[in-house]
Amino acid sequence: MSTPAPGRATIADVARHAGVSKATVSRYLNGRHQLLTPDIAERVRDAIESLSYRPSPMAQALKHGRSRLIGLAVADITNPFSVAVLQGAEKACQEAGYLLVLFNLGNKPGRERDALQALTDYQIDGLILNRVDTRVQLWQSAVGYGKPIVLVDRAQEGVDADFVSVDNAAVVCLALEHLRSRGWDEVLLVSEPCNGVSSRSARRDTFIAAMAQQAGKPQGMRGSFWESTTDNREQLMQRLLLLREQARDRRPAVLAGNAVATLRIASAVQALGWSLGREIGFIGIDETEWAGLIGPGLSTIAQPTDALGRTAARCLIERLQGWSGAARTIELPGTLQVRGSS
Amino acid sequence: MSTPAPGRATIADVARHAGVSKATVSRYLNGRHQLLTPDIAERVRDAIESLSYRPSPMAQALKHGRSRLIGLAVADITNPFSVAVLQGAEKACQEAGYLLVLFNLGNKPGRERDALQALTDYQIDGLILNRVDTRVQLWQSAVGYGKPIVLVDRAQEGVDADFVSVDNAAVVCLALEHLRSRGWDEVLLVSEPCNGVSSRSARRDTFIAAMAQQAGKPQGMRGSFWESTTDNREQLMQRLLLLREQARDRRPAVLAGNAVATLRIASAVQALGWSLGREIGFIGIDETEWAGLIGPGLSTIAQPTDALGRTAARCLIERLQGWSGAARTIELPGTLQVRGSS
DNA sequence: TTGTATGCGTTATCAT
DNA sequence: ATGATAACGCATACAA
Repeated sequence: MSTPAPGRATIADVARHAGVSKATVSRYLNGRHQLLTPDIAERVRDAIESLSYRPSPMAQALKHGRSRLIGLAVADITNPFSVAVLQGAEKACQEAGYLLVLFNLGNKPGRERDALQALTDYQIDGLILNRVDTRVQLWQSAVGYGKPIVLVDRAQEGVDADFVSVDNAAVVCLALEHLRSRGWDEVLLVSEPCNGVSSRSARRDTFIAAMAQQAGKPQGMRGSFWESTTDNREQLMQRLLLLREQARDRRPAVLAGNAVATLRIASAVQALGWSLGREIGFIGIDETEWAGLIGPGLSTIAQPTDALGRTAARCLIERLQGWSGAARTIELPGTLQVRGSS
Repeated sequence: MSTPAPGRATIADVARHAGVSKATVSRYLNGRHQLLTPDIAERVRDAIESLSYRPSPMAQALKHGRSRLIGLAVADITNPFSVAVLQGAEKACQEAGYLLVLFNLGNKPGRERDALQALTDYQIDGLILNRVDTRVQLWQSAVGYGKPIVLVDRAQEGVDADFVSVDNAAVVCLALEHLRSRGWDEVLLVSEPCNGVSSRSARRDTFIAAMAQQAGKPQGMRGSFWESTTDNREQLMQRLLLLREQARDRRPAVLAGNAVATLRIASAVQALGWSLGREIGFIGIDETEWAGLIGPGLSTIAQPTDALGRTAARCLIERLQGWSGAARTIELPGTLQVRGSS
């Protein structure tokens, strides 16, 4: 029970091998090459080389509290958006020499506390957090212990943390302008339940505001909002039928709030025997690899997922490296991808 | 630079608070409750409670070499299959009190060595590994240092490690039997390049063997094989045209080796203006959330992804808990999902 | 049954 | 410029 990593050289081995003290080796490793006699430096370098020594992050962590581990807590790993962000974050971490510890919250608010707890136990340096429900209080251990946190996609009021997200207002406007330009003027926004998820409510709110503004205009669009859940597929179909009836001389279209909603809508439309872009127009937030293959192709607004992940990681790493400015809000633009459905 | 986690209680704090020694607290924590005087035990419990003390996994790791961290190195996080497996693994780890450290190899064999290196540096207890290329030698540091490894989806000859995967032979047979039963008798297997990926070659080999066997029969099927890459989309279309011509009085179908191939095939078929299940039959390995929404619905064979991840994690955890039997090979069955395309 | 002392691999604070 | 030594938080061999 004594040799944690059998065969692994320690700093003491290197010191002995080079005929110097541990302190010297440590200094060499910490970039103070210049302050060492060239002769000694060389001997240390050789010893490190020939023993293929690598410092133990664990021991370092114990010593000065920095583990070079970054935590990523994601609301639901099932969601392609989460994975896309994860991808970008992992890349940035890797580049900066950090390891990524993953925690899936499975959409259960209760798990959030456990996750943060576990992460602080491990002396994780900082956190990229995709909150499950921004209404419940952010568990204070992490931020309380002074670990930096950056929020992704879902903002949290009253928390002093960086926030990176797509520009939801712009995304919704982009979608609506596109629909209008193509003559779709009766639009239904289908979203997953807002339930304190800030990105969803942001999209809903700007949608409603935009529609209110349209109400004044001569050829203005008309809009309505609908929350879709796992088990109200039937009602969604009803809602679509209704939308088409109410449209009268208007052209009905649906705007999906995210990829999950897109899936549900596509499924309902299929069940109705309709074709997207024909009986009903469509555009969805979130680009996917399969968007082009459904029906006539699904128009989408792509989130810059990779950039979101990278940016989040970079923000965090900046702070870990000592930068301490005020909390930033970074909003990246989405990109319109026009296909047959609109 | 002294307080790693300001405000966090240490075992010494608990000891002081309870008026006992650190050793006693440590014993209490390590399940030796019974050997303690009830009185003392209670005082320790109270102290832990009121200080909300939690042991530091880092310090423990440094002491006895076990970090309660499990590494997951995945060939390509972009692949939905990887993510699905990841999901299962994360769940199992979470349940067993392990944290998951993620490493994306991005399909670059070179990164594999870096990943294993990083993981051993961190004294990660064990590894779930989805190799990029099983032809190149498995970097020995991890296995050499006695860390257990379990291989997922991609086997490695000559390595003493557990291996968990879907039963590829059975999956291919299942697909072929289904196609035959529906009268599709000229089938093309479209796969990503095998390139030393054992699961792909396994599928190809059993396909070829099955076809060879069919060659003898009266109403036997006929088969061919094609490797699809990112940039031979044109050729794929040619190949499909050719397939249909050659079929003559036969009914042509294509079998996708995985979800990536499915995407490429669907795209090519769309570009040809064909409809799956009409001009050409289709079944694909890997179930996806969008399979039902493309054309008439894509028939698939679902891999038990969640079980694969969980099983892999469980195997690893078993070994971490001391079990040391011979290396196991666990093959789970796939499930046929029939839709319109076949 | 409990306490004391030592070491895990580092880094930092003293001396030298 | 370099070396001895004391922590970091925990677990254990040994002593009591």
